[in-house]
Amino acid sequence: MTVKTRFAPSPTGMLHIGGARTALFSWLYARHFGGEFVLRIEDTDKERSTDEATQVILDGLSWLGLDWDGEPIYQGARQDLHIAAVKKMLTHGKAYKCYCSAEELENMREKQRIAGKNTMYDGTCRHLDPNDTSTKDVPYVVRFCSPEEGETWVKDMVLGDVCFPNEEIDDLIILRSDGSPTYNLAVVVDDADMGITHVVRGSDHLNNTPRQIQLYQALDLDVPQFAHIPLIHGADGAKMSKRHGSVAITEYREKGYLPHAMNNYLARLGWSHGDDEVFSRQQLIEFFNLDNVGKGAARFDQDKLDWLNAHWIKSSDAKDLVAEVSYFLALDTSQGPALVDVIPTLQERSKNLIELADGARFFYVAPSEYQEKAVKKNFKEDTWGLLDAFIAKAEAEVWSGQAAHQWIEDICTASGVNMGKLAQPIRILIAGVPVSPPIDITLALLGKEETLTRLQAGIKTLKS
RNA sequence: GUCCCCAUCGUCUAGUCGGCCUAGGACACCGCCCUUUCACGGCGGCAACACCGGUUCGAAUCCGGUUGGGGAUGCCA
Repeated sequence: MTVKTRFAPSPTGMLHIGGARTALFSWLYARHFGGEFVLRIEDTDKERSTDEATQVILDGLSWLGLDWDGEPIYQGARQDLHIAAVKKMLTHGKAYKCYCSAEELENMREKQRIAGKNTMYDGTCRHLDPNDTSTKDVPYVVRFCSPEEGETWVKDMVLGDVCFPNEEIDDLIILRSDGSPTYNLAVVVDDADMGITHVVRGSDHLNNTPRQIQLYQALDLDVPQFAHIPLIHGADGAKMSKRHGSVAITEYREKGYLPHAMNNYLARLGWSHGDDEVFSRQQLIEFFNLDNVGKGAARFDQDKLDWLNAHWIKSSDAKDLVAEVSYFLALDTSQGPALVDVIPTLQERSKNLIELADGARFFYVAPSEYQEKAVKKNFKEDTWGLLDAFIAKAEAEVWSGQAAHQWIEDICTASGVNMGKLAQPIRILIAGVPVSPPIDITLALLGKEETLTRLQAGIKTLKS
């Protein structure tokens, strides 16, 4: 049997970290077995679904490289199928019309709460005579006839076997009074119809599962394998949801994260492969399985994500970073050194692409001001003489980064001071701040002309 | 309230049918080294089996209970 998984988000909120990880696990499972991974947008809640949220789902998954097979499927377009299933159950006596109003239901629940009982539908309409015409003009919903006795077992690939007493499960609504199908019915019909073999989803769906299993059985459909993966909690320990503490996954792209760093981080949140922390995309696909997914919820840890991002930035080919960096740089770089040459000097000192772009900026824009604190610390009485000596050397000799480094060393040695006494002032004058890649590399990239121009302009400014 | 799930360092986790665990790795944190800056890197340190019973020669690993956390309880998905 070929594995077929799906990711079925509802576009009622932004796709966040938790949803992205569910998608990743589902995708990895399918790819690991060479199966299929499909995307199904569950837009049956027309009130809350938005095109914007749908777009974030599509963009987010694309950004992460979680490619889905075929076109995305919109659940709303499959209503006929769902309604047909409801009709079938109705005619087979596996569902019934319920005329209870929202108020009646609320009163019923209130009483149950006070009595300390499980709040569930009491089955008032379950035994009504279907031929009774007195209810003809009253709006109704359709409820599923849930078994009243026995138990329903969920065989979960992550959690193991979980038992639900049937008496705890009430008759759920499968068709709303406006004639639209509800979630539990739609998922079952769609998963079965699409041939989904493994349903990988968040464990917040575990409680729905016994109901869905009953629905599969009532419709005489094959029950898929289930894998409920633990939720991701926010820093406060509570569920991270579209309504609580979540950040749209696309935000991470704007914050300078690499999609693969994101995948690597998300994969390790709940899943492990021995002591390994760093995985390439291929390794993820090769090693991933549901057996090594833990049962406990995990917390989102920004520091570790940052560390992985830094790691993958360091490990990237500079040419693969050019487009992204230039996006964050938002500058015309044609007059300065090639970005592809600048990037390698910054890779090991950037934990995200914004930092990298910020570090590259001075190569293209001369400083308009000099960090006060740095100037105060690095410019002393003898600094001017050292700088003059350096400029004189630069004007007289053949320029190269290596040569410049040598001049600095020679000048400092001759004056009996360490290299920082001259290298730091130069850095501040050309970059505006006391931080840059190694001085020889920086100067080589910046070039003789630009370096001397900035040095002289800076000296003039600081002396006045 | 009721049902369901979970429980190893601050965080992510290793621990696969009990002994090799005086509990390993990673992030973070703290030292030291490297170093012209910022970083990278290297070395070292701090730090956990929630609690109580039981089974066993032996339990982080099995069983029961307690506590704690989470999820669900919708004509949302």
